[in-house]
Amino acid sequence: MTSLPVVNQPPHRCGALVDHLARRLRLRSESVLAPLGLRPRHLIALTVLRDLGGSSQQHLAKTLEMDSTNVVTLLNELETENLIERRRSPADRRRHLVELTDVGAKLLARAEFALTAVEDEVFSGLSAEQRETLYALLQQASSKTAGEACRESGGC
Amino acid sequence: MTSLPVVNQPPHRCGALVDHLARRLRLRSESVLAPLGLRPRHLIALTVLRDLGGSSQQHLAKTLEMDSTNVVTLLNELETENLIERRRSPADRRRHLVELTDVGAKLLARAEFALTAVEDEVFSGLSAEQRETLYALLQQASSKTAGEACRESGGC
DNA sequence: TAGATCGTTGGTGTAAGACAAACCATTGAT
DNA sequence: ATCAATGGTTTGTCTTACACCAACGATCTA
Repeated sequence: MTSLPVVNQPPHRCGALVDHLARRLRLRSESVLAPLGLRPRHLIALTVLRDLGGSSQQHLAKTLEMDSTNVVTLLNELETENLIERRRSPADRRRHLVELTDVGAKLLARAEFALTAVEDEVFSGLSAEQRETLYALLQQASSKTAGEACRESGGC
Repeated sequence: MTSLPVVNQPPHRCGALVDHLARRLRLRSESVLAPLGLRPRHLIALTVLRDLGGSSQQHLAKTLEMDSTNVVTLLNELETENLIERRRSPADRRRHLVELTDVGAKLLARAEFALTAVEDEVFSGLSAEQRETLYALLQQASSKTAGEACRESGGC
């Protein structure tokens, strides 16, 4: 057997790196988000909701991979702040369709703007172009899996 | 003022995306890591130690952005399993130099191998090449900031 | 010698989040 | 019409990861 090309080295694992970066981002985000009355988990939920353009709660739970009872309390918090809206699905009145309100969308935008400095700092090792690439990859990775959660729950 | 090119759209924020992906990875990793006696935080610490090739504890605390007292307990856990080693710095005998042991390096390698399936699943939306790009970007982002922590603490 | 620094121990408090049980409204199948 | 299954909700318990504080010994530096 002739020796193979460069291939056989162990593939790189992103897990720990992602975790590590997430921590750095989260720590800084907390203080920036606090004045807006948000916590990191709120931001994740709002972001996912925006990207999904609305969702049933069960679908949301699957996407966030959170226990559904905890999703309820998370959404309660967001709803009392008028950031999201629960409407009954006309097709199946047991379902709640969750959507961003205008207030929620605007607050999310403000939050993201406020996070500029944080990301500039944490991603200071990357050029603007590299950051854009990173964003695209992350988006692609998470929307793929979101799509699967979607199919599973028959949602969307 | 003539209108500017494509530029002025709000830049994308990776924070929530990173957080979200980190969660997905962490949830799955826990069950894979458990049989090896590891938790996600252990993996992060081991990974950072490998990438740094050893470090003082204070420097490690800065890199991980963890409270130093919590770093102590984390290292205690790793040390009782013989995964890391604390040696006194000859230059400053107050300092502990922390390094991976052979056992630790091997376990880390085994852990990463065991995580293959997890990453394959979570990153199923990306091609092998894209995953490699992602890894490179993450590595670059986190090593840059690690370098800053290093300078701050006069370490390395 | 005095004061700062590194690591360590022990203790407290908070928040995320998993999990379980019981409930209502609604659906869909028989 | 009945009954099981489903989506959401409430409540309550338990664990874990942390941050934070105070005090200490060893060591370095001035």
